[in-house]
Amino acid sequence: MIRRITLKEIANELNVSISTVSKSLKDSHEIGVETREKIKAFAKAHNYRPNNIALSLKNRKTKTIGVIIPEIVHHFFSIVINSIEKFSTENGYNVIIAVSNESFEKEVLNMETLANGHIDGIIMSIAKETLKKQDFHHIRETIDLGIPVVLFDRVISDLKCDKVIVNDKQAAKEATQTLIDDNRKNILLLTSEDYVSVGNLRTEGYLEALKDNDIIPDSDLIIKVKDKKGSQIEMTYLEDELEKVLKSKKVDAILGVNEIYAGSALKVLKKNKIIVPDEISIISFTDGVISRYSSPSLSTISQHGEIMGERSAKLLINKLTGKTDASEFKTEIIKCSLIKRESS
Amino acid sequence: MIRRITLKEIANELNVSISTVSKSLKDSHEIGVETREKIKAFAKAHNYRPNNIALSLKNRKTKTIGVIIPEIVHHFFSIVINSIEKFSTENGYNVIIAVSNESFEKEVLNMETLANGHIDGIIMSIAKETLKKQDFHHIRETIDLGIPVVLFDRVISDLKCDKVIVNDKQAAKEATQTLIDDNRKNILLLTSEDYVSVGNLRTEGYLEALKDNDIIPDSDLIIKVKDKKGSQIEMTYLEDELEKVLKSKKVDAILGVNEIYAGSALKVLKKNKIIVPDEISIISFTDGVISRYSSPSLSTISQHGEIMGERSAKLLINKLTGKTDASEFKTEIIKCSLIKRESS
DNA sequence: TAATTCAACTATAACGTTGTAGCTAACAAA
DNA sequence: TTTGTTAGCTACAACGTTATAGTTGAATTA
Repeated sequence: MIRRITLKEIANELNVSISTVSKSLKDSHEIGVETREKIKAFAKAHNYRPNNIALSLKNRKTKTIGVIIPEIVHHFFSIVINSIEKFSTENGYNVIIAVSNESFEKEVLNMETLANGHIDGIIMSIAKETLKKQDFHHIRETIDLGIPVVLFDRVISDLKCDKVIVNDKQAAKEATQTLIDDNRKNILLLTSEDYVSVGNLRTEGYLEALKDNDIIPDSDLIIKVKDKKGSQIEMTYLEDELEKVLKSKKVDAILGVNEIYAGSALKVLKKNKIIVPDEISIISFTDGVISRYSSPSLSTISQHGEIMGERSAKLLINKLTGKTDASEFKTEIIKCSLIKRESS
Repeated sequence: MIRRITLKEIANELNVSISTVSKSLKDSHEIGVETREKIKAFAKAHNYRPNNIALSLKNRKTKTIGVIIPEIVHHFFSIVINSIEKFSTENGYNVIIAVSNESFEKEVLNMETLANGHIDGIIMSIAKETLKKQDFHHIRETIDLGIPVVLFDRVISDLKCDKVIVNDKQAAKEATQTLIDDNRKNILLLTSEDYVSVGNLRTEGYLEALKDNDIIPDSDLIIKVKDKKGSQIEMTYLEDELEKVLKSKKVDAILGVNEIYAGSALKVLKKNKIIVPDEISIISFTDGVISRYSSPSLSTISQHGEIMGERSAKLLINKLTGKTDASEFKTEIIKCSLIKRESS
C-alpha cells in the first residue's frame, strides 16, 4: 500500500519549500526552469495527485452534483440519471445519488445530508408524498444556503430555481385527439391521484381533448390508481377496477399516464380476450422497455429522459460555473413525442 | 442567502476560543456547564452544521462510496445500485455513481477520478471491454493505494478484494435440467461472447446439463450474440440468427442468458407463429420488468440484485469501519432462484 | 505561607492546498 | 558607494475542524 505523496513530502525530499513545489507544478515563472523541471519530474515519478478534498476546502467547490430521485429502478428516472451522469462527467463533475423512495421524510433527510456535504448543487424530482404534503421547506432552505437547485419532471412553480418539465398537458391532449381521430370515443384514462402534478396535467389534457370534441367525460372512465407503498397492491387495485369498468361500460381506447399502468391494463385485456388494438387501442406515457417488449407493443409518449437529464445538468452547471446569473431562473419545456407501435 | 456559520464565527460572537466552541458542541466536560449550554444554544439557533469537507480532510474519511457500473438503464444494475444506496445511507455513507458504458477507457477514467476524489472505497462491476482486454491495472493500482474495492457480478479472481457473485453455472445447469425434465432435448442457447465471464459460466452450466443427460451439444444451437455498441444492432443480429436456426433445426426450448435476449426471441417466435410454451418453452436469466409484462410472461432466473447490492455494500463498509481485516478477502456466492411463469 | 491540585479555558499543530507578501543575493545604474 | 531592480525562492495565512498540550487563577492542602 503506497499512500499518495503530498506537496510537503516532495518539498522535504528535494529541500525546497512547499510553495516552490506548488508553484512548480503549476508551471509558474516565479520558479527557475531547472528547479521547476526537477520538481515536475519527481512529482511525476511518484505519481503525485493533488488532494481534492484539500482543494474543495480551499476553493469551496467540490465539483460534485447531488441528485435526489424518487426511485432508481424505474425506466424514466434511470434514463435521466444516466444522462445527468454523462453530461456531468463530460464537464468535470461527479454525481452523488440519493433516493427518496417517494417518501417525504427520506427526501428531507437526503437534502440535509447533501446540503451539508460534498456537493455544489442539486438536481431533483420531488417525491409523491412531498407533493401531497405540499411542504417544501427543505428545498427552500437549501436554496437559501446558496446551493443552486434544479427541479425536473415533478416540479412546483413558486421556488427560486431552474426547472425542466415536459409539456404533459399538451401531449395528453394530442394523444387523446389521436384516439378520437381514430374514431374512438369511449376513452378510459388510467391516471394517478391528483396531487401528483404530472398525472394531474395529463388528466387535464385528456379532459380538454374530450371537450374540444364535444364528448362528455364519464367519471367512471377515469381510474385514479391509489398510491400504495409496494407496487404490487397498486397493480391489483388497477386490475380489479379496470375489469369492473370493462364489464359495465363500453370502452374502445385506453390512455395510461405511465407504462406500468398500460402494461397491467394489457394483461387484463388479454385475460378477458379483448383484442388490442382492434377492440381497444392503447396509448401510454413513458417510453420504456415494457412498451417495446409487450405484445402487442405499446404506442407511447416519450418524455425524452435523456434530454431532461442533460438540460437539468446543463442548467445546474451553468449556475455553478457562473455562466448564468445566480438570481435568474429558467423553466425549460421539453416536447413529448408520440411513438406509434402496435397498440394503436 | 445565509452562509453556514463556522466555529470561528461562533467563537468570535461569544468571545471564547474556537477550541471551547468545538468542545462544547461535543459536550466535553472540560468546558463548564454554563458556557457549554450557552454555546450549544447559540449554535442551534444559528443552525450550525459542521463542515464535512473540513472533517474529511482531517479524518481522511469522506463517508462516501464510489460505484462504477457498466450501465444504469438496465434492470439488474439499477436494482443493485438501489440496494447499495439503501444500505449505504442506512450506515451513514453517500454513494457516487460512475458509468463505464462497457468501455475500458471510461472505466479507467472513472477509477482515476474516484480514487483521487471524495471516496473511501469502490464497488464495481467490470465493463465488457475490460474483460475482453484482460487489463486490470487500474483496479490493482486503486487497491495498492489502500482504497478497498468490492467486485460484484462480473468479477476476476486474482485481485486482492472482496467479491460477490452468483452461482451462474449451477443455475444455468439447473434451468437446463428443468427443460430436459420437461422432455425438451433440443435446447437453443442465447448467450454472449466468451470473454463475458457470466455468459461463459452460464454456457458451461448449459453444456454440463446436456452432458449429464447424454445429449450431444449442437453448435448450431448456440447463438453467441455479437457485442455491438448500440443495442439495436445487437438485437437485429440475434433475431436474424435465431430465425435462421428455427428454419433449419428442431428447437423445443430456449435458454437466454438475459432478459433482453429472451424478449427478442419471443418476438421472433411470435412473428413465426410458434406458440410458447407449447412448441418452444423459454427460460431466461435476469428477472426484470420485460419478463413480467411480456406475454406469455417469461420464466426467469433471478440473480437477486438486492442481495448482491446489500452484500457488496456490507463487505465494503465492514472494511472501511475496520470490522474486517484489511488483508482478508471474502467471496460471497448468492444463489439464483428459478421463477416459473408462463413461458415454461 | 508555600506548594499542590484542579476546573475552565486557550494556543497550537495538523489535515493538503494556494495566493500574497516578504526575503535574499546578485547585478545594474547613478 | 549607495540605491534600485530583479530572479528565485520562502513564509504565512487561510479554508474549518479536532486533539494535544499548554495556561490561568482560585481553592485546597501541608
